[in-house]
Amino acid sequence: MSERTSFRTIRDEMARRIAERRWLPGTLIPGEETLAREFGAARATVNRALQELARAGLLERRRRAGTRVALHPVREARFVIPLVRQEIEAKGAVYQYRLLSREEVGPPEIIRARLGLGGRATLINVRCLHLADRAPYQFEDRWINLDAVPSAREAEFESMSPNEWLVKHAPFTDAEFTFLAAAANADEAALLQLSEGAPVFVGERITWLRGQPITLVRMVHPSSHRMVTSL
Amino acid sequence: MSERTSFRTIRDEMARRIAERRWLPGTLIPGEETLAREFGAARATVNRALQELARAGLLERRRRAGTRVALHPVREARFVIPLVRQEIEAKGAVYQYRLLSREEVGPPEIIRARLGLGGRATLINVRCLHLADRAPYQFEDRWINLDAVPSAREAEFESMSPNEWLVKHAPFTDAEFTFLAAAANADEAALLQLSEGAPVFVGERITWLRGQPITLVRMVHPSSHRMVTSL
DNA sequence: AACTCGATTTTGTATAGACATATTATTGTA
DNA sequence: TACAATAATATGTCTATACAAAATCGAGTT
Repeated sequence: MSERTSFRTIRDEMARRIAERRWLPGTLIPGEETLAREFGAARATVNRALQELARAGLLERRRRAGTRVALHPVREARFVIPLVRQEIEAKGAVYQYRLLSREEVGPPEIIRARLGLGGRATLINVRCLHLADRAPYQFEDRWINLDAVPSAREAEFESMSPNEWLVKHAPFTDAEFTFLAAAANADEAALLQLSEGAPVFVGERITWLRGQPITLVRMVHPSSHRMVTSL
Repeated sequence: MSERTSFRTIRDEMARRIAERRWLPGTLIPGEETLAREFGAARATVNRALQELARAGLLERRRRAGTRVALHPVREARFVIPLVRQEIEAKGAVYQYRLLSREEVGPPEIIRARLGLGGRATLINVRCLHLADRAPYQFEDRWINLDAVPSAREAEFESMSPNEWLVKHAPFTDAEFTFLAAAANADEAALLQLSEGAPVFVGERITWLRGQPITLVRMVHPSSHRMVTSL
């Protein structure tokens, strides 16, 4: 007897009812107790199935009010954010890394503001290039907060990218990702072998360790870059 | 006897241990039984905490082998994909919708291929504009598969955007999202009040209902658009 | 009509115990 | 030694039960 009532079975069956419009958007669906009886499972099992569907945005649940099918399935897409090197190697391409510059500087006002730092903070600015099969893949422009990661002062970033170095040495608790389209400036255009003003796909990330800003990075891709996800 | 041990407490404490490097990347952490004893909780509670951290990419778990701290925290970012109207209204801006064209056509080869359709399929192409505070916000270019959604033949899309109409009338089970940067073509530039070749942020989405393609949409934003998420 | 406050209902979560399943370690065998 | 069968073990999941917490409902009050 393999077929034990799994929360997956229940989840999928309920997802099917929503997809087939047997449960219409906005309507109240039966309570956990009722569903548990219907599926012949414990309430905890049904609860797990319902919670997964709620997390996926298909259902909206509120105590006392019950569970209803989401009117506007505000579904969320999940994107995997890997290391550049892994991303490139996963495509079967040869990864190369080139350090462009590394400076210890008082940061521009704009960077300080975005990181919420005081005037006396010192940062390291690292600019480098990631290549896939010898073609420019990503230009990385990074600021590292030395107050948060003093050991970065000793890192050369000659052969290991700041990306990987930070993963190894500076854990974070919070992060903010931004994606946008922009026009390549002269610098970026030259490095990515594009013409100035060409569209580029930019990802920005700020990471914190319990409130203290660690690093801000701007990752610039040629417009051929695509960020894809399913579900 | 107030503070009952919550899986959140346990999860956060374990996340802290990882962040503080008390549990180093790659190392094996204690088993559920041990942790349960340490935290004074049931194994199921610890299990839930561990599963959440694994789902977040901080831990890797395998039966019999145990749980270890992820070497490369391939974290995933979750982006909320709302309806344009909701997105605009959430900013406190006034939403407006303008239908540009609506044609029932044999689709271009490129669209047919992307949807995996045969030669005899008929699609509706809808082009429309979403405005925020009277400024162009998103240009939507959509293809709807009439074989999958025959009732779309009757929809006028004069006052309700295909976006909302489909949410109401055509459920889906699978979706694929793509984001990229591109240069505005003449058409897009005019509609979004940009100059030709200006960078635009493009989102594409294909949805299916159990294998059958429903719709393909290309959503074009001016480059001021940002897609942001935390965690 | 508006408002307060408690009763009620529904989901949320903890627990102990049991069994399932994947995977590794070990033992036995050719 | 190589390989197959088997045992051991950590995680995965289900159950039944209990209580917690949020939100609504409704009664009673102003």
